[in-house]
Parts: sequence; structure tokens; C-alpha cells
Amino acid sequence: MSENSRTRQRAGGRPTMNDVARLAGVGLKTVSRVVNGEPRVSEAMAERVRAAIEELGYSPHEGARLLRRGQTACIGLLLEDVANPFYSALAGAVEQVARANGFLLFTASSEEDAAQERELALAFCARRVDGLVIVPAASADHRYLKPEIEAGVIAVFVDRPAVGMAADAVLADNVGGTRAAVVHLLRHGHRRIGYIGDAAEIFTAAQRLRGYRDELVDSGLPFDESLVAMGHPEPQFVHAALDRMLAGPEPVTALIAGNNRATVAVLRDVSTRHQQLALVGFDDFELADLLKPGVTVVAHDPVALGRTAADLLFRRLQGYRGPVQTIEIPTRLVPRGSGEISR
Amino acid sequence: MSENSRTRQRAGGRPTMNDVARLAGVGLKTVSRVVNGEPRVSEAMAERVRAAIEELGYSPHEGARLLRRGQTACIGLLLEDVANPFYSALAGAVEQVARANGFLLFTASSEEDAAQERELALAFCARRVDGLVIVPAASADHRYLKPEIEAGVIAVFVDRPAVGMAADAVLADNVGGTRAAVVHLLRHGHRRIGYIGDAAEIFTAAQRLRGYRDELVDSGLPFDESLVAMGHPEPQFVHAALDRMLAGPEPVTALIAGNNRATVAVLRDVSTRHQQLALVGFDDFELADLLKPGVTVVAHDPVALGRTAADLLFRRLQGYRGPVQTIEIPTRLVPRGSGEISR
DNA sequence: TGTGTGGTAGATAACGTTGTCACGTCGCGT
DNA sequence: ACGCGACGTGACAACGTTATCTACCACACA
Repeated sequence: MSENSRTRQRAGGRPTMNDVARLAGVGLKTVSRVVNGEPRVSEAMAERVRAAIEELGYSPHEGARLLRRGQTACIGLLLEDVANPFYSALAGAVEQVARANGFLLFTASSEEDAAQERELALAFCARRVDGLVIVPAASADHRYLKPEIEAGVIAVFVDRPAVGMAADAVLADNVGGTRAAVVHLLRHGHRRIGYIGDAAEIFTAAQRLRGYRDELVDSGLPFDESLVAMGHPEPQFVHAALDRMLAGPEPVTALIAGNNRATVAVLRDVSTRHQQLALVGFDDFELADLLKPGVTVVAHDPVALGRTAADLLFRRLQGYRGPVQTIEIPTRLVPRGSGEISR
Repeated sequence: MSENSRTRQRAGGRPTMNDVARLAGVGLKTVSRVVNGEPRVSEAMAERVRAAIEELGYSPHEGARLLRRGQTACIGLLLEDVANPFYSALAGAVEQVARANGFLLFTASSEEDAAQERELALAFCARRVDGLVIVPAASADHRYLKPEIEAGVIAVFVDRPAVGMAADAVLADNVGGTRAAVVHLLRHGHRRIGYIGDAAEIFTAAQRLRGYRDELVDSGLPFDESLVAMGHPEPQFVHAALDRMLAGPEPVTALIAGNNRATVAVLRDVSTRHQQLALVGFDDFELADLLKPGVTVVAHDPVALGRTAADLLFRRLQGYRGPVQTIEIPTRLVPRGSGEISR
């Protein structure tokens, strides 16, 4: 008992394997064997060790174990903003896969800032995560990751591809998504279709714009710059864009919003106007069906995105050495009313 | 050069401080001093070391450093489900505070399962996180954390208090919130007010129910069990509850929904019925203002909740030794129309 | 010339694990 | 009786850092 408490105090904090060994009167390695369930330990020894563990309340120091072992059983997830429902759904999926593989997950938000992304990614690497799932910040250049990847870190990019470097990526079919949106609106008779998207240096924003333009052109319609507004979907920005598009002799009769933020901003703004306006949003969102009219969207699946990326990461961690790949997750147009308003 | 590459290969993976020391032809500790910016290193030495670091692409192994130092500069965040917008907002706030303090953040979801919560919390502790922010799962008992806390881990509970143990907690004013909701509905002439909340063993659900009951009773109205439904707010559950409450000679004319999920479920269900029903939801949510009518809610502030909890955690990590405390974050009724429907 | 003194540098021992190896003790076949 | 695996056990080094302590040098001072 006094032996016990003396032992416990020694470390100041937690009991170590050494303390257990001393208390049980066995060798250090024997404790290690018992803790790890290795064979060739006599039942008598094992029992003594277990008793000592119990008495001291010992729990193994994972950090030390993993230092020795050379891997950490952690992955890092870097996204733009956990608080964005799209990314939090993605995060939930990654987390689930990580847990299923017995890994813990670091999470951090780059806040769409390339420097912060880099800093956080390198902080993860300094912690020697085994892998990284990254939603790149706009205008980031990922060459900074090369040394880490050469050192063995597995990186998988989601939603946006790596820049300056070949790396696995899991992307949504952005081009196909806006193409489908345009087709849908054309089918309902619209010929003047506006587009409000996020800042053009964001990969997904650029891709979606491309889908919009390509589909228009392929349909024999002009691509009119004045019907496009790219920028952070702040209320003022959206308001000004709508003012512009709805003015003049040929106002737009339909609008595509490039992401969930833009869609919401447009809905807010339009609700203060009198004009009827058909709308298709990119990204599905909760309650889209409860608005009047329901909001037609191009849905893509953040959960599939996250799960697929994490699965690929773990396949690589388990030794899969296939070539760098880009996986595309399909998008799907969900008609709910707002896109079906006819001219 | 061949020395260099041989050295680099040695570890199989990354160069270590030892490799740097060897290449620079200096002692191990000198490298350590340079890396940590300690004084008393001659400029000549420092320069040689920096050159070697550069050449090898060395980056320090944070895990090893922290093993030696005895702390990890990590905290763990445990919540019900990252994908729930309420919790992801909370997570974002915690993450921000962690980053501001130079800490990394582990995130995991308990999925409202006490066993999983325990397992994850202990996994965090095995990684020797310095602190823990926990949204307890329903019917969890937190005595399992006692040894960890005695060993120095700081735990702060958010949204729901610890069970079986005194611990810091940051809670919303749940009782006050539903009281305010009841007052609001009474003021608009309602006398038959239903309540649909989450499972009764969830702390917040119980508290909110209490506020509802207390305010009714204080106002001289009867508390009628048949107007209350507590359970997972699945569509069928909500549907059945509404059927019951809206039937009979004295149907409810107003309803309080106990959380964001319940509110949404109620909205969906009500939209398929003909009856007019006043509604106040607990938890604000995006687009609540865009629905027709706008949804009146009792808003509470997940960001304030998370930030306050994390701040308290870090104050304790910095040595603050005040008594265990419970901080209550106020709630605020936001009238938007759905609660203002008169009888 | 001996002696402090102050500033550098490195050897060595930790931190808490696990892997390698060597040791002793069986039981068994020859 | 002897060698020989198989088994159980523990000493020891290693993982990549940091802290402690000692050694060295140069210089100023008595």
C-alpha cells in the first residue's frame, strides 16, 4: 500500500508500465505482453499483472507506443469551415470511416485561406498523422506537401483537386451538375438564364460556371458575360447582381445559384422583390422542400464525397499502391418547383 | 552527398535531429537548441545547423517532443454528431479557440451512445490529450472519467452537464427558453399548447419540458400529459403525436418543438395538414425566416456555448484553479410569425 | 602564472513504450 | 545422460525528442 502510493507519486502524474512491473514484481516486457495480449505468458503472471494494472489504474500511453511503432493511427481533416453544413456532413463521413479503422481524427478549418491551410496541414504532419484529407483552400498551392508525401504521408483531396502536384482526389461532377441545371431550365422555356457563383478562383465555382457556359453554347445559345456574377455570395453582392440581371429590356427569367450560400442569399433577396424568377441551386440543403415553392437543386452528396475519400486513404494506408486517381461523384437534379416556373 | 542520402535512407522515412547533427557535424543538443531558438548558440553553428536542416528537409517530430515534455497540446472534442448544424457550429467555435491557443483538436461523435462516448473519451485520454470538451450522450455516467481527471486531464461539459461527478459545464438556459416560448404563445391567446421534445433522458429535453410545465403551472393553467410527446423526433413519431394532439374536442392550437430536428419534423408534417397551428421551435436554424410564415424560435447560441467552454478549458490549462462552475448562456425568443398566429 | 568566469558545445539520461535477444527450465527423444 | 526444441521471462536498446550536467575555451583578473 505505501509501496503503491509511493510508486504512484513518483511520476507525478500517471502510473507507467514500469510502475506496474515493479508492483507486480515482474519484468517490464511481461507487462507489455499482457497489455498487448501477446501469447506465451503464463496465466499466473498475467493475473498478477492484471491485478497491478487494476490497482494502479494504469492505462497505456498511446503516444509512447506509437512513437516506438512509428505510426500514429491518426488522420487529419482539413476543410474550409466545419460550421458549413456541407462540410460538416463530409466531416461526419470521414470521421466514421476513421473510427471504423480504429483511427482518431484531427479536424481543422482553413477558412479558405491558403496560408492557414498550409500551416495546419504542416502542423498535422508534425504530429506525424498517417494521412490527410484536404479540402483545399482557394488559390492554395500544394507543393508544400511534397516532402511530407515523400516521407510517407498519404494525402487525399476532396471536393477540389490538389494544385501543383498530382494527388488522389474525390470530386463532384460539377460540370455535369450545372449542365443539368441549364437543360432543366431550357426545357421550361427559359432563354435568359443568369448565374451567380462563388469567387472564380475556387475550383468548384469555376467548374460549375464552365458547365453552365458549355451547356448554353452546346444548345446554340449565347454565353452572355453580363448574366454572370462571381464572388463571395454576400447579401450586397447578390443584391447588386440581381439588380443588374433583372434590369433592362431583357431581364433574366431564371437563375442558377452556384452553391448553398449563394442559393440562400438569392432566396432572401428575391423574397423582397416582386419578380417571378425560376431558380436552381447547387447543393441541396435542409428545408429546401418546405419553402414555397420548393427549391429545385443540383444535389451532390457530401457524405459520399467524404466516405469515398476516406476509404481511398485507408486503402492506401493498407498498402494499396495503385496510380494517382480522381474519382468523380455524380450529381443529381432534384426538381421541387422553383426550377419549374415557366416563362 | 552520398553521406547525405545514406543518412536520409537510414530511418527509412524522415530525417531526425540526429541526422541533422551528423550532417552539420555538431552535437545533438546543439540542433535542439537551434530548432527551439534557445540562446547561447554561436551564429556560425546555428548557420551550419540551419543549412543541414534545409538540406535534409528536416521537421521536428512533435510526438517525440511532447512525449518528452509531458503534454500534447491537443484537446479532444466529443459531441453527438458533427453533421448536426447545431453541433458543428459549436465545434467550429471550439476549434477556433484551440487554434488561437496553439492546440490541435481531435473530434469524434458519440452518436448519442453512452458506450461509444466512453470509448472515444478514453481513446482521447490514451492519446494523452490535455483537455476534453464533451457534449454528453444521453444516459451516460461520467464516473469513468474520474481517474483521468485525477491524472490531470481537464474536462469541460457543454450543452449538458456531467453525470455522477462534479465538473465544469456550460449550458443554455433551457428552462428559461421554453418558459419564454409559453409566455409568448399565451400572450397570443393560446391555452392548449402542445409540446414535442426529444427523448426524456436527454438533459436538455427534460429541462425544456420542465420550463414548459413550470410556466404553464405558474400561469394557472393545467399541465396536461396528453399534450406532451417525448421521443426521437422521427417523422412517424411526430406524425402520431400530432394526430393525437389535434384530435378530440379540444385540439392544441399551438405547439412547442423541443429542438431543431423536432421543429423541422413538425413543419414537414404540418405542411401536409389543413389545420392552422402556431409554432415555436427551440434552436434557431438557417432559413427559419424564409419559410411562410417565418418560424418563431427560441434561439440559443452554439458558438457562444463552444467558445465559452473552450475558454474555460484553456483558463484551467493555464493554471486557473477556481471551483467547479456551471455557466449558463441565455436564450432569446425570436418572433417571426409562426408563434404569432392567434387563436 | 594560476584562477575564476562566462559563454559554447556535447555526452548522457530521461520520457513510456515495443522489438530483439539471450537466458533458464522444462519435457522429450536418443 | 545428453542434446534439443519449446516455452516463459526479463535485460537492454531503440523510437526522436529535451534537460541536466560536465567539459572546454578564452579572457580578465589577481
